[in-house]
Amino acid sequence: MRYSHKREAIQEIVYGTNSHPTADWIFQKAKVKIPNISLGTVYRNLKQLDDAQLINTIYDGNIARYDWNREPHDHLKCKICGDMIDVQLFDEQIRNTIKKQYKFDADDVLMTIIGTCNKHK
Amino acid sequence: MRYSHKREAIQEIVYGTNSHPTADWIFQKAKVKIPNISLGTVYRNLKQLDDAQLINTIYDGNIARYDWNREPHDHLKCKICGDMIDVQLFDEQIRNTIKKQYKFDADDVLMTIIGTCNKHK
DNA sequence: ACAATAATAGGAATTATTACTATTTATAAT
DNA sequence: ATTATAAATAGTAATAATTCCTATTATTGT
Repeated sequence: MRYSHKREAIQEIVYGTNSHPTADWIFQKAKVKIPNISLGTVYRNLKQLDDAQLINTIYDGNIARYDWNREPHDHLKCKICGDMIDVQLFDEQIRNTIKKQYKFDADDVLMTIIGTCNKHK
Repeated sequence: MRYSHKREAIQEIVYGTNSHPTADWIFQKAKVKIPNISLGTVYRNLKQLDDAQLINTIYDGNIARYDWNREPHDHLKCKICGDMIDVQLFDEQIRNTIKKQYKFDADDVLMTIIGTCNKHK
């Protein structure tokens, strides 16, 4: 993967937030620094960064979000404000036990808890 | 919710498979019995059936799938053939413990294990 | 500096889904 | 049974997220 100024900027944006941003959010941020960047470039580079295991893609309903956090972890999703909060629900050992429990060669465990966060009470 | 012949047919299709079908798959099946049914009708009725808690909507990457199984359960997702297989990973008690573990008013726990199913070895 | 080729902008195309509107249909009241 | 009502529908347009395409630009090995 050849160096690119724009890919570096996109990676910095993802690494600079805990908000699990969407492609469009990243595009808006990127435009501030690089006015002529295009949305296609954002999508292409996010895919490359994911392929290179530098970021994670997570699916929230039917839109993609991007996460710098490559450690195994889970998400709390607030159904009111839409925020996604990182949590560590299981340690690695329990995670591996889950993987071995079925005749299934498991790579990853994706868990999301849907509910209401403490901003709304 | 007023009776409708088409909604009944759509519900029967979802209840008749374990394949977690997409809206388009359901539409194709429905057309065999009701040739003039439209895709909008399929989507509208799937939404109504979900609202009435007669079916579940699950998100697989960025497409919606529909599931007759309303019991709490999890999914194994095969990254090769795309199949989704129902599994019961935690009993209700453990599920509730997870919900109480964080300051978060939790409604639902969504878990998917990504990997390779036993058709590919 | 130059050649090879990856990366890009800008826009078209695609896919999944929702919205709109005139018509049809289920059903409740007469 | 006939009629009035509002929900359901077909068909199509619109939208949103994402991918694809092509001529141009930028990075990097020589």
